[in-house]
Amino acid sequence: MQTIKERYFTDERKPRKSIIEQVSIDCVIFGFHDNQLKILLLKFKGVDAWALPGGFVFHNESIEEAANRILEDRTSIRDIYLEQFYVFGDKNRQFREVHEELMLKNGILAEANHWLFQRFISIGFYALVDFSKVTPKSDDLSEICGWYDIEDIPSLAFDHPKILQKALDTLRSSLDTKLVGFNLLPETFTMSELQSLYETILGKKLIRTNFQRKILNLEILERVEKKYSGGSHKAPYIYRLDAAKCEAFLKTNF
Amino acid sequence: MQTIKERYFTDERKPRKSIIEQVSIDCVIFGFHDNQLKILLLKFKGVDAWALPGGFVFHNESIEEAANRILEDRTSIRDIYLEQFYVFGDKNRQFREVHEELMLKNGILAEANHWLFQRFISIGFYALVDFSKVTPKSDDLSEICGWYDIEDIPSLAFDHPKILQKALDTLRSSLDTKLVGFNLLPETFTMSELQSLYETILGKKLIRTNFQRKILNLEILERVEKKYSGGSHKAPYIYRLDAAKCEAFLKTNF
DNA sequence: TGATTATTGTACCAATTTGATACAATAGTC
DNA sequence: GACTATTGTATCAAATTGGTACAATAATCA
Repeated sequence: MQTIKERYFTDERKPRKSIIEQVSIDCVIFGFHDNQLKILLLKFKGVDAWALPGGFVFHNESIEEAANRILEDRTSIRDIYLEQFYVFGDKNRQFREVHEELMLKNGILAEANHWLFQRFISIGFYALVDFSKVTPKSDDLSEICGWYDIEDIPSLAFDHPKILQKALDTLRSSLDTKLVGFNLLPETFTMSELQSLYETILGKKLIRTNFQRKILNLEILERVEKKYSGGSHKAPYIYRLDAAKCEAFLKTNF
Repeated sequence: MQTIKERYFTDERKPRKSIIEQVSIDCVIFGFHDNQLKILLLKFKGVDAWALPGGFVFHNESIEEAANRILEDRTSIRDIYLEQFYVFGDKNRQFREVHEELMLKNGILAEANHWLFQRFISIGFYALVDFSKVTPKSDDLSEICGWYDIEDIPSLAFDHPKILQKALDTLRSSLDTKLVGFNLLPETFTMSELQSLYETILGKKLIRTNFQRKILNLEILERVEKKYSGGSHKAPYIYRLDAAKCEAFLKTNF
């Protein structure tokens, strides 16, 4: 198989025929661990810059297929539902310097008009994954592919800070309407884990008892068993999303 | 100035250097008149097909600038706020037959691999305008540029029915959160005009008294005077959006 | 001129939802 | 067995929403 490096940096004036020019896709992948919201970032080889997993669209694939393929190419994460959230189309959206440095560090001397130096329109996709279910792997362009705490993000290249911010805004506003938060948790979870997730995403404290009432009233959860934490207090119930009820809920409410 | 026909149909295998390949923009423009929600459509010359005003992005403009320029090029409507709502990126999103017929009727014999026959990714933008404030004019490709009742749309070319539907969904869901409905009305309006607008967009009846209470409680309206309709009943008040209050509302609530 | 009619503005009550507090029931520790 | 921290649920007040009632017009018409 062709490496990412071969695919993107090959010193041609045009991208490979199979790629749509001047359109890119960037993926914001959210995870949740240790009561912290995380995002998945790649660190470029030899350069002190991190970036969202991104890539380009082939002629023979939809943008949704492209987003999935790109995510797998670059992080080896596959089969997750990605949703588009915004298009970043500033006229000066080009990143010659970063790409030049990056190619140099990868042993490639770019022509002055390499196709990667063009202005790009980037379609942002985001996804929420169960942190414990995926094991991201870096590709041949990157030396790290890992989770970073949303409160403590390393310096991002390109306009990726802006893309991340917009993804966060989208996540916040679709938390209630799309039951999107549950995707960040393991299959089973306690109510306080769920609450802590909501609090982290919304960036504010919620009143425990009211949160519990609200969630239980949605009637989408199934109570499984008790969880003995070892702590000196009452054991919480463990819950699981009831797929059928959940589907019914989404159907009737939206 | 270059006509749209020259710009798009000129028989070259590549689009003019100034255009980004395989990316288009389509605009869904909503208006409100006679208690009906309308959208702005173009009818192609000599072909029984209507379409949303659309076009392509120049290298030296942002997609927002492009959307505005395209709208003005094709309908002569200018200076309105367009917002992106979705990207249509199916892999088979290409429309050879329609384009061929269209070009034929415009006296152009297209090469087999004309650039317009490629697969396109289209970015959807939408806007709401005060029906009375704009006078759409058709361009050189179209013989009609006019308003069509949302309940009675002529046969749309391409995948424009899908784009329209998605725009409608977006409009519905952002009606309350963004006070977006007021853009469809003249500067001053009565409460029943506003209610009828909401009812049309949401596709359901609302209870008059509760609607009135809800809107007045937003505290974004200013009561101007009375409107004597000539009808044999109490005259309604005329309202106007209070820009300052409105801004304050949006700031504190979202 | 006064009854009639349609529509509008507002008050009001009941039902529901939300905010906030209280408290009983644990599962441990000491 | 007292003590502690946490969880599940009940409860009450406050705010919001659904729905009805009614008074106040601005005409028309007898």
